[in-house]
Amino acid sequence: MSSSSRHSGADLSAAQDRFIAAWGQMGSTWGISRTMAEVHALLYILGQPLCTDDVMARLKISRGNASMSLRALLDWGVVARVHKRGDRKEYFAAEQDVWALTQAILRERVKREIRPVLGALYEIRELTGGRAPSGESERAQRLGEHNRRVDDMIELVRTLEQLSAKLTELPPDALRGTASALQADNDLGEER
Amino acid sequence: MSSSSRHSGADLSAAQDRFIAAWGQMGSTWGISRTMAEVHALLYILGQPLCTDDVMARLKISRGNASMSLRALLDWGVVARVHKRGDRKEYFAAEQDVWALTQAILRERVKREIRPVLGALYEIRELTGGRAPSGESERAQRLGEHNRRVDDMIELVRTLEQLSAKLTELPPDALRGTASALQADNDLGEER
DNA sequence: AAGAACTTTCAAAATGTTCTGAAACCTTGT
DNA sequence: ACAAGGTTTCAGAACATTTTGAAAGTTCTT
Repeated sequence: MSSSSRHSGADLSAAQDRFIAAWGQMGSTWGISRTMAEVHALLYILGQPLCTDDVMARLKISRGNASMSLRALLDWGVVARVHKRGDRKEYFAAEQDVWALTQAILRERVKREIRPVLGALYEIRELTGGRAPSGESERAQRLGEHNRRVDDMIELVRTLEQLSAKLTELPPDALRGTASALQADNDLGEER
Repeated sequence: MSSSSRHSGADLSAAQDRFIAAWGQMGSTWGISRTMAEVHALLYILGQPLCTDDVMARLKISRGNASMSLRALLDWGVVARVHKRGDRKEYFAAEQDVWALTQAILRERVKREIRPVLGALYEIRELTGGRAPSGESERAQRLGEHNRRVDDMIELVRTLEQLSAKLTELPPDALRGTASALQADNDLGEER
């Protein structure tokens, strides 16, 4: 019995649907709307460009929703426009390299979430002065501790930002290398 | 003019409020409810244990909400119960080490989000067979590509999980070290 | 420049999430 | 065992997000 004969044509389609559902679920626990994640999953798992109508039909969503989701995915840089000769429709294709994908997502999340928070933290820090308080009064004491806490948080967020910057600047291949190293390292650890 | 004299008592309180608001904002872009993030921010920035009524009063939220949020924070392991002698109330204190905090959050998110997705991906992978298809037909071809995509995604998610495991197992001090190294490295890069 | 093909926008409706407040439930001291 | 003090639960209200579908906008072709 050949390996492929064990699977009917329905299997592929079913697997695609499950993949889309799983990815949609995942997305919704991350600030990405379920539909947007599903559209991305669809484009990724099919591996071929689709037009708005294809997406609408397969996911059973409205034209407006499909349009919005595709546009957002373009903004995130995880989906690209594709033009087909002799066809006026626009087609959309998902990034197929999962590491490049991860970098794009990371980059976007840093830009949207880390940066603004860091800005707010700096402003907050300035409210209570740039230097350690001089006095030894209880109030000076408390002010000092407060500033220490804000500074700690700033350091943390800055570090996360820098870590992300490092990761997003690396070529995707480098990340793949890191991944295997991590993998090997971990396997070793478990055998001990 | 001394440094501390430039700041009235109102400054500290205002800075605390702004910190709480910023943290709440941040939390809501991450699947954590705004109130839960605010309660955490309050306990962190005050640096002293508070009881349910204190939290209700300062954040102007209902008893039910305060109770739910505190319980969730306990589940996440970022807030601890504190008992005061001669007082029957329970008090709650936030983890003050921001690295330990980060580890707790990472651990919990992996448990809640990465694990289930990985499980789903394995199931999906099994729908289309454990081995590469033998034939060269178009269908076999497509099945092969589909499996490659699912496998890529599995590898990615596994790597993320392992990376997180590494980070959460390290003592917080080690992370602090990594952070400074990253910092120095980056500063160097910018001066070049 | 008119028409056809396609895309984007937007206000209203559907859906989903969070919050409240009162009642039920524990737990401890007398 | 009761009462006082404290915590949790939960159904409904308030709030926020997402989706729809139709209208307006854009761009290409003839």
